[in-house]
Amino acid sequence: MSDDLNEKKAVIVRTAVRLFTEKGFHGTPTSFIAKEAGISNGTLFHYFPMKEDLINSAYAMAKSHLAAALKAGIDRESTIDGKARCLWGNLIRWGIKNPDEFRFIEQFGCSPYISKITEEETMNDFGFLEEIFMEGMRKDAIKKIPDTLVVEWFFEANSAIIHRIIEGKNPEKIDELIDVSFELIWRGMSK
Amino acid sequence: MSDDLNEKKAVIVRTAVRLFTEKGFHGTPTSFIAKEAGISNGTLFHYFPMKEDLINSAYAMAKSHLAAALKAGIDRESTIDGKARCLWGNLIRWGIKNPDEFRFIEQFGCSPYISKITEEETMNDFGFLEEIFMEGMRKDAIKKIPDTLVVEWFFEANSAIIHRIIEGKNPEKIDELIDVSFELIWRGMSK
Amino acid sequence: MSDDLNEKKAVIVRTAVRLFTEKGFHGTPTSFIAKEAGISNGTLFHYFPMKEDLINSAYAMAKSHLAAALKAGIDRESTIDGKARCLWGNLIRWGIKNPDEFRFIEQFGCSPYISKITEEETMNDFGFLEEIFMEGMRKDAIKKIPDTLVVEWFFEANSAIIHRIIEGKNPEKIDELIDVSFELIWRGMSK
Amino acid sequence: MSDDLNEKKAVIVRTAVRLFTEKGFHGTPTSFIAKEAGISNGTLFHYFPMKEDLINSAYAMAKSHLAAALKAGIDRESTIDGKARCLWGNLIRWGIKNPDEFRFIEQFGCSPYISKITEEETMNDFGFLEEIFMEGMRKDAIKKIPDTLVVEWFFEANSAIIHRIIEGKNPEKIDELIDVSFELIWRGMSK
DNA sequence: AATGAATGAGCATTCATTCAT
DNA sequence: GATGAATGAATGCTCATTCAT
Repeated sequence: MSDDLNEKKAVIVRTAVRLFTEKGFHGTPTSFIAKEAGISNGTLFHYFPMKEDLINSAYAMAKSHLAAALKAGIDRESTIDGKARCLWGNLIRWGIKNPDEFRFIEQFGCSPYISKITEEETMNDFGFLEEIFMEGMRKDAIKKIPDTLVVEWFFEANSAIIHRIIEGKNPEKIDELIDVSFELIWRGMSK
Repeated sequence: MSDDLNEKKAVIVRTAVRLFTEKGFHGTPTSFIAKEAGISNGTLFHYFPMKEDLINSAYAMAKSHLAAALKAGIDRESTIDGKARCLWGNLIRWGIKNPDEFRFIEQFGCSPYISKITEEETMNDFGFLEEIFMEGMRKDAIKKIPDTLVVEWFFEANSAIIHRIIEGKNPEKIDELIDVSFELIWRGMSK
Repeated sequence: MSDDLNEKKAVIVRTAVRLFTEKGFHGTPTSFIAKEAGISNGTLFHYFPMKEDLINSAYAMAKSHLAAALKAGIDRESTIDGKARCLWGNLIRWGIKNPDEFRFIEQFGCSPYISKITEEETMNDFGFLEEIFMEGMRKDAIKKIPDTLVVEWFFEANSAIIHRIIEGKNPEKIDELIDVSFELIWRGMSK
Repeated sequence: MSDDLNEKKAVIVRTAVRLFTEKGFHGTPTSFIAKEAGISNGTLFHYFPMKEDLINSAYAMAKSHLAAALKAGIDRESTIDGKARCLWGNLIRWGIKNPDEFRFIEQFGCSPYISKITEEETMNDFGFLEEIFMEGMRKDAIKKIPDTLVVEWFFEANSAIIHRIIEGKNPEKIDELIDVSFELIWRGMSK
């Protein structure tokens, strides 16, 4: 029962992610989300009393999916270089498989509709990233770059690659592109 | 007279850039744009018969400002390395000075409200960029990277820096940050 | 429940008939129709998504009321003369009792807002009229007059009478006026 | 100069007649009338300070044209029968030649936008009609029909014919239709 | 819990009218 | 006189939200 409930909420949120990404927050009526999710207008407000609740839930969901994908297969014993390469590939492959969530995070990461609380909660999932890069700096494997810049740099560059693939510019040769681009970013960052 | 007219249109567009960036397209009522621009609601529609016309004009304006800023001080005789360094700095400094236009381009570059025509028209201004990087590849100064990826890569990385500064993370030390980051990107890209 | 729903739609349509007749289609704001019908503006659009839907529904309703009124008491066995006299009286009495619907049909019968579909659907109800007059011609009781002209002639003349009474020129003596006018039209048409 | 002025006003009024007829009063923006008349928006308001002035002028013009057309060729010495036949033909031919003005009068004859004053002024032109029919009744050539009904009856029947022709149902055979229809109406009315 | 009718504030857009040039 | 930019009230329509069933 609780599962059904959660599943119903999940369907709504998934639908919202897709539609917000396609048409924007104000461009997507709640009635349309309800219709696409196969429920009634009233039911949507039963689960999410305000439209903003929806976008916050959507954001939290997408971010936690992203965090889980990033962590996959990271070997604690591996070198910094190995970890970074793994992250780089994880991120690109996740973005390609989940373009709606990827774009959603990009678009709404700075949105005023995402509450501070949601923002902070989701941040917790990403602490491990900073640790990895800090460790790299300590071990002199990565250049000393002002505190959080490393992470942002890594992610923005990564996004450039995902965009290309999502927009269909290099649909084949994905693995090759992952490797080539990793060399690009890594040669710049590493010592 | 013609100047007054153009100036009035310009005021409206500038206001729209700011508000669209802050609140989004659907989140910004035309009535609010008019009020902020100091004109009546009817006048706005006198100049821009549809709300979409406004966003297209805004996009065209921002892009042409950007193009002009990029070109400034590029020395034809300079090396690729010199040109790239100049572009890098131009871009960051322009973004910092014009955060509204910078964010506007980021947000609405992929927007369905920007018409194909506007998109194409604005693209013409940026041809010189590809030429610079192509020349770099021909002269073996830059790695051979799939066609347009170089430009996107360069820009996305640049954006990461602008974001930091706009969001106030490294407000001082801007020139230092420009240099440091250029090394990061360029060591990766150059041979 | 279904009755309530239909009743609500009916109230709206009746109100629209009256107001469109008084002030015209463009002269009647939907907000005013809603207020007069005792509902909110939004509710009106819940039932009639476009203003044009309202006028089409109104037209269909008025026409079907008219058709029903016309048929009342027509005796299949009666002579042409008897049938025509009955129609003549039915029409005038209906027009007097339902001046809003009568005027509405007159004003909007040729309106561009009435869709072809509505026009065709309502026409089906009036087939029996042509049959009556055609039968009259076959039986040599009515002059041979170019096809549909008979019906139009009969109706336009009838309207002249209704107008007089509605506008208060001969409020008493209605039955007398019906008889007198029938002689006028019938002596011209019949052989 | 005065002629130019009158001609300019006349152009505006003629344009208004056409557009009001096609799209209705509220359906025709003054700006559109101005454009079609080849003048600026402001100029229209110079000549007709309010939109209602335009419709009143248009009504007065159309009615005076109609009155003039009706009178043409009426022989004072002719019999009632001859005069009626002449009127009947004059009216139909005028309606066919000036469908815009004809429809305009039909549509706006009962409009609330036509002021009492305009209505009364135009009425003066039509006094001769009543005289003709009254004379007919006195001479026992026409049935005694309640006062003004005769005129209305005559006109409404006439309109039925004009409509048919304007709408293209009997485009040829116009003279024949005039004769046939006159017999229809006259046999009913005359003694 | 689920539905969908009802609400009314809000928005893009239109248009009669004014007025500076 | 002529122009057309400027105005702002008004209008068709949308949509988040409520609530009776």
